[in-house]
Amino acid sequence: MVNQQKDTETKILDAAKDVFQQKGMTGARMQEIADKAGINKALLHYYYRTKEKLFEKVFNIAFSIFIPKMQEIMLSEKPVFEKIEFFIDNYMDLLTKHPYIPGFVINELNRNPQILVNIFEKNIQIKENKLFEKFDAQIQAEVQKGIIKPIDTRNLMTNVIGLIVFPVVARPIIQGIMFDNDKKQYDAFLKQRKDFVKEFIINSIKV
Amino acid sequence: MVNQQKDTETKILDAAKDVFQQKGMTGARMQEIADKAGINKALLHYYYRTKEKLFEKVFNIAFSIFIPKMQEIMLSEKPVFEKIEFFIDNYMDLLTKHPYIPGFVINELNRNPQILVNIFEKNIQIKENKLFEKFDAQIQAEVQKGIIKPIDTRNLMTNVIGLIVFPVVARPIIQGIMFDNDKKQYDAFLKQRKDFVKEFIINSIKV
DNA sequence: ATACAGTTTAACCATTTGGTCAAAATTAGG
DNA sequence: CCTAATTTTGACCAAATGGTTAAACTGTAT
Repeated sequence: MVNQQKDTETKILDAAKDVFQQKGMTGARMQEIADKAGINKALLHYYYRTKEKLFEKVFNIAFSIFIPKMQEIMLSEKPVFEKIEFFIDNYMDLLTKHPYIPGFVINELNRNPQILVNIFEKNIQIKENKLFEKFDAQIQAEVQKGIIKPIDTRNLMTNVIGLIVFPVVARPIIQGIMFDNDKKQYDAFLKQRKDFVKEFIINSIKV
Repeated sequence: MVNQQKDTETKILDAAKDVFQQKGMTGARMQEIADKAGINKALLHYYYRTKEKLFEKVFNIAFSIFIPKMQEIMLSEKPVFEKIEFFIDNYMDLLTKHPYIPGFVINELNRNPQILVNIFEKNIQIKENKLFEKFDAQIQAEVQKGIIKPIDTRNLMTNVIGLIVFPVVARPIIQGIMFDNDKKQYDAFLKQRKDFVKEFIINSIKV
């Protein structure tokens, strides 16, 4: 029955996503995934032959969630300031929905950087798009026009992404040290950071 | 022989540090640590009773490496701009020496946030010092004096630390996407970032 | 009804893994 | 030297873990 199949596969992926993202590849247990999906452990291996294959699927899905929007925004026709503001808005919202993905991706990539190569092979689009080159050209053009200060594009991108991602990835430590481990307070902190980060970046690069 | 003992303990801790920081608590294997230390696995349990205890030791040492300098700088008598520049210089240097620690700490803290509580209990100094309150007072005083723009201290601290730590933690992905996986180029990138980040932050908050 | 393909399960298996233990080796002290 | 304490090791163990298999179940088409 094709409907039941789809349903089982989805249940597995949902459960796998939870467990892998919380415990990582090495900490995840196939039994726990099966339990959380409400199925027999053998069924996991029926749909995804090995732990590695299941992990790969979960990782690719997680990784993909953050790519399309980035391409859309960076390749749009907006001026740089608008792009940055749009980027911050969209990604902070996305992070609210998927707060575990960045830590998960970063951690697994540190464990095995090779994963990235596989992703590039399967999704040439990312590299082939010349995403960086086009954005860089726009930045330098606006520098030339005197709209923004001279700046290295890679440094700017690292800053924008870092200021967005870091407080989510390092949440336990920042929340623990600066917010007395108050979850609600930290959620509010993340929310107000949207405008703060926008201003912080624009302030720094505007002429 | 008390000297041999010290030596064995050091060899164990060195090996454990390498393995734990690269593979994490769940990915590390006691056998691998023993091999790397050049000793029998049973000897690990002779010195540190369990994997958990050994991990705890390694984690605490790693965590401690980044604390003293932070306290020293933040509680010093310099004006804010100088503190920030000093902070960036010192921590980027520290990160060059210990590039794996932040990812390790962040990852393990995501796995088990409880670890922080234990650290606070054993090292009350960190919380008791009113480190944050004092720094906040200085910031707001300089805001009042018109030296820096009005700014929330927690946001500022998050930015400073994030801009320093993020490119190290997310190295595999940034290096892979923006630097064609060229290690040397990325090392150069990190080096030149020191001054870039300083300028970026000062630019943004100066009146 | 029957046969057939796809799905699900319980029971198993081999290996890995953290941990133990008793004996051997080494060291320190009288 | 000899003895007692400390350190180190090889052999071993029980539990956990990823993975397999054969049988049972389910829905469907003939």
